Amino acid sequence: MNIFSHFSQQITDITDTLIKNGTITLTDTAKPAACEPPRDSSHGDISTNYAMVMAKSAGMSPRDLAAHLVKDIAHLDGVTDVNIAGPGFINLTLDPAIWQQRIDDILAANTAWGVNDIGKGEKINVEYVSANPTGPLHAAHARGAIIGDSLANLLETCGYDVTREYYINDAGNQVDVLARSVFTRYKQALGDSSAKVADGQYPGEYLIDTGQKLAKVHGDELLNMDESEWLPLARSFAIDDMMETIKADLGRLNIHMDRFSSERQLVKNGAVDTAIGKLKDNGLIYLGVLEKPKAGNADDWEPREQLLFRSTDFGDDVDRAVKKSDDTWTYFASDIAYHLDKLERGSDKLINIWGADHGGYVKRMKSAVSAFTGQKDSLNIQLVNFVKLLDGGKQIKMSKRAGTFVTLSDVLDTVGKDILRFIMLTRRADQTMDFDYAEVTTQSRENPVFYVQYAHARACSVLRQDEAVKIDVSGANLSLLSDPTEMALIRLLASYPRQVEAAGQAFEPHRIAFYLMDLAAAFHGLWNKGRDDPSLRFITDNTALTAARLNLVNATAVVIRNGFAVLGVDAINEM
RNA sequence: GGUCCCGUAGCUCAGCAGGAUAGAGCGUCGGAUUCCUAAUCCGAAGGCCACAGGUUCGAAUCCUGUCGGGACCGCCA
Repeated sequence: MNIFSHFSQQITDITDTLIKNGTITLTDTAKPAACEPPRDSSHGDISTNYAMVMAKSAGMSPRDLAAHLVKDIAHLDGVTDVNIAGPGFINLTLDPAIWQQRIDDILAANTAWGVNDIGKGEKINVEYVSANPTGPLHAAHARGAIIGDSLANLLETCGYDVTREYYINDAGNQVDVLARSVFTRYKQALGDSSAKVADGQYPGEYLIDTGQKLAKVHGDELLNMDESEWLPLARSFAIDDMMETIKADLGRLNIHMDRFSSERQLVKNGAVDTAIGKLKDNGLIYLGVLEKPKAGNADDWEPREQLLFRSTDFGDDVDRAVKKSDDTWTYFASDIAYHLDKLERGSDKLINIWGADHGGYVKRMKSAVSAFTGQKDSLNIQLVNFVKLLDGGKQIKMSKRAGTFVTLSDVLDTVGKDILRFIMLTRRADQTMDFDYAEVTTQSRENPVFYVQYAHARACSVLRQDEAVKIDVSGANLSLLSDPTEMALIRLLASYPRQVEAAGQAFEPHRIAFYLMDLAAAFHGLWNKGRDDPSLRFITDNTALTAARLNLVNATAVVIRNGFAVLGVDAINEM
């Protein structure tokens, strides 16, 4: 049971009744009210703003209105006290048993504690990573990958039917460059020492391996072909090889996509023609001339009539080109087709995780999706800001040209999946972030991953004790958990479903990471109180009390594991 | 020139579908170790929530403008 939504429902019922019997008359639909934990625990267990929210349309002062509500709220099951405070807050104090019983709920639900159904089975497509198949994933990809994957986990927990998807940009010029670069390495592999990586080709050494594989599979037969023949061969070989590497790296991050969509496939299927045709049928495609961009680096700009999408109809700043001068589709055009494809495969909602450097594309993409769905918010784009890599406060310089970029695989070798995943979620997505190797691998309070892991390991350590293992904890008398520090921990545990719901609604998995840090702090706090005051230790010579406390410890471990699961982090039982 | 993001304690950041006295960690200062993991905990000090207006019972949160930092702005992907 989610205590907050439970009482929210009860109070809503009360207001409905008061409206029905004429005690309250609303002239207007009131804004949604909330039941929340009060900021100050001395105000009680639940604080609600029902009266303040309804006051205006009821034509009453908040406090007068509250007085009506309070009469009925006082009779609700589990409510021991209710009062009106400040400008019109209604504060409820609950029977401690209401909280204590949640421990049974948590243990019974186990991995399902926190699961809700706000998604109502709606189909939602989360597209993330989608790195170009021209090289291995590098460190900069990690954050978007992790945020996307954790968001997908979170939405599943919230009852959405989630598709995890990767869009492969395997059309266009860059994969031809990849093909030529691999061809050079292929010639080298066959002993042609005169073959040199040309200007503009990808110099990365990772392609040496791909060239050798190509030589192994095809021998020297590509050498006798025209470029028009060998290029497609080398291209698809290289793309497949890169995608294998990328999938392997994602696997190390515990990311498993449901689907990889190929841009080339879409173009080949004529999906782009179809999609643009649809827009054209709606009068949204026309021949026009764009103004010169004002960026300053467009010296070679020439006004030219071209095929444009009327994205300004949907809030974009200018209309956008869908065809290039060589008569092929622009990237945007195939992206339009791709998003239509996602919609046609049955997704009600689309989420894209993009790097902050793609911010300028948000409006046009949303415009295109709106053009298809007729709705404004079918596409949600989460921009993920940059990560600065440091080691002991010193920035690690990365340059693609110099070949000194840090691969995702390198980072995983250094810090491991769990640290990387958790740390990437300790900041809001739109904030830039420093990722310091030295800092994230220290085992101290400053390192949040360690701190939460330690709380879990400590809990496990208690449950492992001989005295603990011996005790039958089923049916323990939870009312014995009455110390304020214990109650504070229980309240946190009980509020986990509410946290998941809020995070899911906001599409913000980082909230779970912050919640876990709070939870760990509450647990460590209780633990240390037991150091000072032996009567508060989990294992005591009172069997009934110990049984109750062991359930509390176990529930804490369950919630940490569930939170970790959303973040894709494995809990550690012993450190 | 335009669009988007950011500006909260000395530092790093939460909080933002408006709610009561604005929170946490680090750092500083002062404490706790015969005890289930002290890799931890407790306490103190520290704030014109960038600035100025507006919206209302109420604004860090919403709106407008200003200043400061960042990203982006072509048929690249």
